Amino acid sequence: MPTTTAVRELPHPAPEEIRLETVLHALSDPIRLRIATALGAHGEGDGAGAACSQVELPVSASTATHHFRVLREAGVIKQCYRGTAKISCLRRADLEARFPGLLDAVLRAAAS
Amino acid sequence: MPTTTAVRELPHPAPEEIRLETVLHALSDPIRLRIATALGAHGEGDGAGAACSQVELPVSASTATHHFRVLREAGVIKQCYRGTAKISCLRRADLEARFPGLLDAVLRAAAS
DNA sequence: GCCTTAGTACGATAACCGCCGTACTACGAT
DNA sequence: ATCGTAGTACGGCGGTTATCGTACTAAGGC
Repeated sequence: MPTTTAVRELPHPAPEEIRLETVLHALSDPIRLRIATALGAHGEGDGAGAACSQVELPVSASTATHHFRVLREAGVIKQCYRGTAKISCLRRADLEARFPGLLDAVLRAAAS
Repeated sequence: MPTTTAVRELPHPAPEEIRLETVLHALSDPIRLRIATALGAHGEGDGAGAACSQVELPVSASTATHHFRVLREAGVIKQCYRGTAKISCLRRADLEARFPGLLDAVLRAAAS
């Protein structure tokens, strides 16, 4: 039997499904906030974003996976596979449309 | 012995002690977000603010106390006693100085 | 085919959090 | 002084979360 060729698409919430509490909770963790700010430094274009392993984190790989997933499921980041790497980038436009000014304010605050 | 006339002053973090993660965490709970938006509707002047009991919440009194305390310790609200009531109000100015645009963005997002 | 690199799924553990009820204190009114 | 109202402190319960290690899958290079 075919080993069901694992899903290469990742589930993301639709823009209108993004909930404020969930976003705030996702960003309230130091590790995840760090991920968000790191991704903020990278571009958001189609080819932009950073691989999980590019972002240096003081936790194990499996914990990092967990945090990236929380951010993705909250609608903060978008993830897609590119070869063996998984590229992540902020969903700036979606968040700006839904919660104007929020992400910018958080990133600016985190930078200080 | 005098029953040590209970402390009527409540501990608040200094403006520079307010941490972003803590604020985000405080606001990431539906009940607390509701409190914040309710207080946002009231003024912030010296005599303004609302008593805990003014904000209708779908939880018990002791749980409400807990949520107010989380908000206060995060630096989101200021609380002071007035008679038997405890008045709460947002620390708009302090938050604006420390994290410009953040509180407004959250309150505006919560309103929608 | 085999190895390396990147990331994941799973299970376990320990901490945290939200919630409650009960018993209590503080203040003001009667 | 007694009572009612407003809020608190404490302890407990149950669910969620952050963390890890281990074992695994996927893609690409040799």
